[in-house]
Amino acid sequence: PLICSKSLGNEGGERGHHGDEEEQQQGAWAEAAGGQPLVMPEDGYQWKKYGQKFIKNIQKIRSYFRCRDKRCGAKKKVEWQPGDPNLRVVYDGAHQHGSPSSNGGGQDADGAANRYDLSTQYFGGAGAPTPQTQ
DNA sequence: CTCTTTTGACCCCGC
DNA sequence: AGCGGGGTCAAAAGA
Repeated sequence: PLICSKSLGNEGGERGHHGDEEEQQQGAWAEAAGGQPLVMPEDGYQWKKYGQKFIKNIQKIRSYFRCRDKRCGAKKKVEWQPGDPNLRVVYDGAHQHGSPSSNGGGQDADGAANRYDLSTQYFGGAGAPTPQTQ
């Protein structure tokens, strides 16, 4: 039962090859969600995906996002189970330029960005997969 | 041309 | 100190 030694064995190497091309990222997400209309939890900030890995320890896909601003030490981790519409978002660090609103980039209003804290919040309903839209 | 996203490899941290 | 797993970075393609 040797599963991994490097790169866990599957990583993101699993490409979508079921014949249909996805136009946007959401399509790929639906693939991992089992066809569920997963949406990216827009928190008001812009994030840049810098990595994705399947955590075999918990059997979940984890995506790593970072703030687009270099002066921003804030990081975001999103993990979801293959076949589950709900995902968990973990915020790490804090923004140094503030403006979590969909303003257009954020000028200067630090402090408000720290509202995310370092807690793990569930989207879609933690332990209660009962979205009003479905 | 620049920015963003995707995948594999490598490095670092924790045990 | 070594191994395992997680996390990060880098290169290429697409928009």
